[in-house]
Amino acid sequence: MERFKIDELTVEAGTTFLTEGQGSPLFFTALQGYGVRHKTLPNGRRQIVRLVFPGDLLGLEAGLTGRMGHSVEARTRMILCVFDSARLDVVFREQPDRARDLAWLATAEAQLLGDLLVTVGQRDASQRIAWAFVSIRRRLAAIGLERDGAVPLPFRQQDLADTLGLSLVHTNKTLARLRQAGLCDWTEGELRIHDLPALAALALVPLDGAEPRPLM
Amino acid sequence: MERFKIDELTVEAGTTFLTEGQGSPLFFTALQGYGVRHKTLPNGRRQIVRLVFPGDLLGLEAGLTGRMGHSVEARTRMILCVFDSARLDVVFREQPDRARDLAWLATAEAQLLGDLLVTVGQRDASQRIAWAFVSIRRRLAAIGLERDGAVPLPFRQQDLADTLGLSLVHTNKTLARLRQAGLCDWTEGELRIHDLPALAALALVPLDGAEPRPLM
DNA sequence: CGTTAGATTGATGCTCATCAATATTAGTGG
DNA sequence: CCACTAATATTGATGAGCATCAATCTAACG
Repeated sequence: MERFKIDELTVEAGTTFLTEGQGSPLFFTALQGYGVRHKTLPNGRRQIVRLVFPGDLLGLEAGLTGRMGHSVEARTRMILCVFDSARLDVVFREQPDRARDLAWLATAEAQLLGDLLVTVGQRDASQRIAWAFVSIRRRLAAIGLERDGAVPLPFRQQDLADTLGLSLVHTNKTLARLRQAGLCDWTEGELRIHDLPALAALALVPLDGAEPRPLM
Repeated sequence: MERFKIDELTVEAGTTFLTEGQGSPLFFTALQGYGVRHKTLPNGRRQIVRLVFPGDLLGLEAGLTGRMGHSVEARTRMILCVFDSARLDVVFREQPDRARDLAWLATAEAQLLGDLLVTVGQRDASQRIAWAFVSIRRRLAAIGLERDGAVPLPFRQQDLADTLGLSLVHTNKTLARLRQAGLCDWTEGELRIHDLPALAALALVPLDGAEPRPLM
């Protein structure tokens, strides 16, 4: 992929660098920093579709389908690796393995969205948050961002609420209950899970080591 | 794609022919009939991830990632076109355009899942049902299944409830309200929309002709 | 030290889940 | 041809979970 890299780009926290409904001549990889991918309804309600962590590929769908299904907004300063959407054709013609990786990525993406959909549709508030924390910890641990049992999580409570289809207030109260129960503690941009088995059980996810689902 | 077709297969209503967590040496196109794609939680709660209509591609992810993220179950008798997952490699190596189509498909799939996620996360019960009906009518109309302003919809209310993250009872009562309001009528496996603009407005979707989203 | 963004907490009530019963329809076997 | 059963749809009653409103609190910052 490196030979297709055009540039490196730094965006500040708060910047929306891909917009729902629009196309984009570029797509990106997040090298550093955190962000959110979200969709907004005409009434202003917002659904976060995925938290963006270092390593995530962003905007591929604009290259493939011509327009973004969601916006992408930086939550911290982010460093992006920039690619040229127009050169996707070359990849498909000349690099079948890479092409297949892209298809794999798109498919994995759909699976992960499905997981979130199950959560929002079928789990109650504390299960949703427990599920989110277990998933987040696993993702971040997989890219080596776990230190002393804590992972960075520089988002606002509102972001978690918008991810899980909960109100800010109820999210806050549920977080407090999980904290008081000694299960986990998300403060100052860091997530600490004190009792992973209990949290996983609450979230109704098998905790086994065999990861059946692609991580990225 | 036709040169990769292995066989044609008929499955009866109620048959699960792809299973969550398992791989599959085959993938399919639905030629006729209706089904659901769903994920199940350990506590038995079920989330339908997508209604299956004629023309839908099924099980591609098993070919690409090695395992299904959801199960697929027939709701009516279905006729399936059968393909060989192992030959996907050949497609990627020898048919870049087809390969790109597959990647496009996987991406479109993710966008559609995102739309459903927004609905489940951010819309209330009547908005969810209105949104579902508008989306369903558009999909089925696009494949020529609209007759006299009605489209076939041979599912149970429980299926719609599981799609939208609602209880069966509440779904039933909300359907009754929409019917009494003269907006739409879903009975005997047929969906009739009497007031599309009103339904679309309720669902918070722009009704314009310009379809910005892939339909399949 | 005023201002602002985010976190926290309490009060209120609506939406929706759950429980329970009945209705309807189709299919089955006596 | 008529119970009998099973599956789905319908309707009412109850209450819990969560949204919403409204303050207050904290910390960072100019």
